[in-house]
Amino acid sequence: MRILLVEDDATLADAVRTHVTRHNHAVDLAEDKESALACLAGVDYALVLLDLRLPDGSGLDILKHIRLKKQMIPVIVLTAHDQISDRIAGLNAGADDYLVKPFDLDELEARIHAVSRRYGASQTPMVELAGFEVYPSEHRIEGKTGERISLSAREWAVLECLLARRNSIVSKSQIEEALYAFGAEIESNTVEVYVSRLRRKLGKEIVETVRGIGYRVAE
Amino acid sequence: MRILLVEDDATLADAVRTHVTRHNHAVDLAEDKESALACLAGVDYALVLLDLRLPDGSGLDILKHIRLKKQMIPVIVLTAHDQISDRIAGLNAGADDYLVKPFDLDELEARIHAVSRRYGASQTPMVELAGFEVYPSEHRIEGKTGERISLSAREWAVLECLLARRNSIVSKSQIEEALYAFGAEIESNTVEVYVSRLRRKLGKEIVETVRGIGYRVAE
DNA sequence: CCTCAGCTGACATCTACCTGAAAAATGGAG
DNA sequence: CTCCATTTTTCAGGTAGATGTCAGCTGAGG
Repeated sequence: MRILLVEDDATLADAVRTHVTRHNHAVDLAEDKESALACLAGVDYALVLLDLRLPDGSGLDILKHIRLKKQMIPVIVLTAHDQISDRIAGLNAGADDYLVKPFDLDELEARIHAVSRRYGASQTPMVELAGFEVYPSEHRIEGKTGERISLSAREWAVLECLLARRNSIVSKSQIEEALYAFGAEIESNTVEVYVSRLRRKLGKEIVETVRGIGYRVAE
Repeated sequence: MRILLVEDDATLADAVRTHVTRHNHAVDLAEDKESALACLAGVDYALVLLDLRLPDGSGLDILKHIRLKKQMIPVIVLTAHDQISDRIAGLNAGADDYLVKPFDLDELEARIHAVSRRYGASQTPMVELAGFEVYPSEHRIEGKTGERISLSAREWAVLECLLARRNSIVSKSQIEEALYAFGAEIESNTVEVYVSRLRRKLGKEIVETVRGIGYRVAE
């Protein structure tokens, strides 16, 4: 399992690296935002350990970048004890978990385990959907004839949310929560708009409307 | 959503209970291992909040018991700040998340939401009704030949109300109360109308009229 | 035969939902 | 930084379906 560690404190980074390496993970170290983004672009990591306080700007940018690209990488945020706002910001921006420094290295390992297991369970190689082939892990969807269909980040998010609860109805508010993790109030018919766009791209029958309740993806 | 809270500290338990109740969850409180196991045996909980440090032995046993029974109940562990080893043990034993005391009650609510959503739609109990298959959790009803029948929100509400008190007679006023939560006076024969609509969609024999008393759903 | 609780078709709203387009925000290139 | 392309959000008009009401009908029970 390949892990990206984003941390500017050399001492801590070293300790984490050796400990995590001992548990059979490969660790790449990035000390600033730039090299972190470079690593993320080039390598397919299974998990990211992210210090939000970096010298060249908030590590929050990195987290946002990952979530914007809709990479399904679990992210664990590392924050100092007094930076509660960071913790909240991290969770809001889509972090999967956080650890408060100084943390116990065994706990770090346990969390890595828990978080990646959480992701692993939901990872499906390919899903068939109304004649389309959906590859969630690669953010790719193809039609019967093999043509690729490109979806924007939000469109993907909605589709994934619907697929996650196949054959049950997903309410608009559930979709909203999936789109805008905590905070970030939305006050328009955004969900409807994205359902509409999905239907335009993938066909009307892809999503069924259950009036007054929500939506359900096709069988 | 029914939650089991396992916590021996009365003050904390009370605070959690009132806060969580306010968010429309039903909360049962167990103060020791014994009563916790008794509750788990008798009731089908949607989530468990578990304090690992109980007077009569580690709450870890409870967690292990749940996982051993292969019950798919999400478990959130509550630990004191200095009990790091508990947290690790909890995560390893299959806890879905943990919170460090003292925790923010809003954060608790957020985590409850996140964890239970991760578990997604719980099991799907199917009810048979006069040749139809009714899936209440999915808002879905199918005929013998597998054809789907679509019901509007109100129609569902009436059907659910009748099914909830199967083999006893449900009065019109009971149905009204179920449809129009408090206030919202109704001035016409709405219930009759919806029974009529149900009959048209599902067949006359689906609901039996008990003149002067109310309705009874078919066997 | 009469009465009255219940049934049901019709209809006038009302509301949820759809969708095209404009406005705002975002990200990347030059 | 500025400009352009794309995505995201908002808005408004239109539509189909859901809802509540009523009036006339039906049939059970006296």
